[in-house]
Amino acid sequence: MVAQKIRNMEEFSAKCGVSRPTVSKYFNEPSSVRASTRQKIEAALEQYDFRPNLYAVNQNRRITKNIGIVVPYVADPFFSEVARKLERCCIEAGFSPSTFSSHGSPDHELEILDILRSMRPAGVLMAPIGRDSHKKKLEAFCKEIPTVLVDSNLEGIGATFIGSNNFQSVPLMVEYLCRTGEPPCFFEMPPVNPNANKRRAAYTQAMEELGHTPHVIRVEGDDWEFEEIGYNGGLKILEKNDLPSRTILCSNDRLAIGLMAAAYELGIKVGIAPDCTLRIAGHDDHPFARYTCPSLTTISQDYEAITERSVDTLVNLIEHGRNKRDREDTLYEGRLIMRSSA
Amino acid sequence: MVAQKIRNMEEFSAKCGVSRPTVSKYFNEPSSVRASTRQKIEAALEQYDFRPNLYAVNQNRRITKNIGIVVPYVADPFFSEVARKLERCCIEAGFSPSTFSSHGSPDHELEILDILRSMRPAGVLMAPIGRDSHKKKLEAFCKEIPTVLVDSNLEGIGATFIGSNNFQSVPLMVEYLCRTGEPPCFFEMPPVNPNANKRRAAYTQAMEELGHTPHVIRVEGDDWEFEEIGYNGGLKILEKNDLPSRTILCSNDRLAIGLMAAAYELGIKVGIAPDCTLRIAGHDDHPFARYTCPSLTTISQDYEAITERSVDTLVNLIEHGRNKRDREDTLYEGRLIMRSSA
DNA sequence: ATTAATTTTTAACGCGCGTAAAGTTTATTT
DNA sequence: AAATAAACTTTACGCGCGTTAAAAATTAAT
Repeated sequence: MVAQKIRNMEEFSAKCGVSRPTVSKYFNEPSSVRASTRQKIEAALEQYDFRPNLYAVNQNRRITKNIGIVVPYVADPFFSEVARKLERCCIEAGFSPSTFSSHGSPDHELEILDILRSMRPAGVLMAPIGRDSHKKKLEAFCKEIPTVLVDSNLEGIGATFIGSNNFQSVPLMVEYLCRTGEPPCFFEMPPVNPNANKRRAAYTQAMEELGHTPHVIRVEGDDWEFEEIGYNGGLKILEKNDLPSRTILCSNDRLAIGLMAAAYELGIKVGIAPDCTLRIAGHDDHPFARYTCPSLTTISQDYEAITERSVDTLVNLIEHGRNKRDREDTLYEGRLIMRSSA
Repeated sequence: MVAQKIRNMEEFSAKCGVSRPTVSKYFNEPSSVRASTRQKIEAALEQYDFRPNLYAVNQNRRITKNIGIVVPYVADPFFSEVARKLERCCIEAGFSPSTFSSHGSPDHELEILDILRSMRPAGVLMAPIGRDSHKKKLEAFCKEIPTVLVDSNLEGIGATFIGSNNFQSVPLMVEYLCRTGEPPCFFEMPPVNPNANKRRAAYTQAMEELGHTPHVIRVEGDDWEFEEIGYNGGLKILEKNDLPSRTILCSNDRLAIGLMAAAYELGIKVGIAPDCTLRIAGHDDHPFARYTCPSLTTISQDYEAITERSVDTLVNLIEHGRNKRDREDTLYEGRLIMRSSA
């Protein structure tokens, strides 16, 4: 690597012995230039490390190579994992991802849309907050920029939706819990997104099909501190001691983690061991679900498949345009992860 | 809001009844134009929502308003919290943060530096991976772009370092543990960054000053799956049952969470209750430490202070240039969080 | 060797905005 | 009211690159 700094593509192309437009073509798509000139350029690249000015490139390209990634709350390990995997897929597909977290606030979600607009991304992967999202503005955004919804579906918004099938995963869990003990009640908080609603509905349906009466317990809370909500709500319902069932299926793992903490504090032993008086199950296979005490029985979402498929779909959309007719949503099935809490 | 689309600042300035250079000045610093013209512009802004083209702006400004944020592993809730707070501070200070995660890989950390370079940021807030970071390249980067190191210090690299004082926090915990029971042994994994080394050293020193013999237990593992490392290592050492102490101070909370899971699985009761045979303490006050079973006694780092101070320092550096002489690192003190695990 | 097809070069324009210089208007001071 | 300062307008250039069209060079095919 030579010390001399290259200021711009003009200078660099001189070092290559190739004209600037050709070098420009190369950076757009290396395979679009003849092998011999590609070699010249790459040889120079070894010597002078030059990178085209990001801003100049993006200003002039019709569409950029940027992909926006929006998750509702990056401090939630589920979403930080999702974001991480999405990023990786984007890079592999030759795009530059930029990740944003709505921090659980619909207003912030809107602000992110504005930031995204100013980035003129080729496409957006969006896990919307859900419940409180400003639907109309979101819809307008999706019409402007190719957007794939991930994890949480908003009917009719975005080009497609890719997530998991709550109507498969929840019954799977309900059946398991019924087969191995008392039929579960359902522990939830005010739903933050459609998944929460679907899970409750799927629970109710599954219970009825098995000939049991569904019981839904809802506790208060309206932010993204799910553990806290599960804990405080858990303390209340466990202290009253009039649970409809000693098996509790939680709407998600974080809620379950809070509930388990409450049970522990009240001296209630959780698990499937003989001396336990409460079974708790979750949903999502949160990265820490393996390390709760007891380890959490839950449903594992197929992260890998969801994220890969999302990026694939978006890239297709970007490169071949949208097929208006087929907003065929993809739903992946969850796997039952049997551990020791239920 | 009027339907008509504004294409560029020229068009927009016409709508304002103000010249383009003045509008440009306004977007740079609203207070730099007369109140009356500011009103004109803002009135037009209400009607036509126009935003200057991001790429054109950044291409032409001497320095951008971007700040790069780099954390070693965003799926680690500690760092996702840190990233979140850093972002917020940057925005409040009028900058545009972009967050990157090294995903625990030094090579990826280097790639991020390249991406950052091409963004020409005004400054960078960096929590380096530590142990395996390519120090020389990092150093070169810091000389190019004003960089403040956060959380994990690399001697002599960056403009300043801001983090917590392990030599205050660890002794605080050691003293507490000694006062309330058996002196602790120290549970660690191969150190991923200087903090880990400092914590061990601080532990040893504190124990000796109190007249006790320090015992360090190191378990294997070299990635960022700390819970798994704590769990697997924990199973091994707990099964052998020749612990130097029934009180274990862990190098960090995630390790402690893994260790607690191992103890639970082996039927070892953890906590300060009379029937418990093992005490476990952590360090960092991980967002979930409150919800472990039992809840985790730990050291709380002053996130808020660290992040605010980091951004303040960087903004100062950006606006007033660097004072070469005073690389005066800032260390915040940790607070002892007494819960029920130790 | 001639022709056709492909690739590269040359030359030039435009993207949207920052910025600077010179001249003009507006506000402030005495 | 005149003098001065401050803010604004006009004009113009440049940033670094994408992109295009026409001309030139290279390669492949006949």
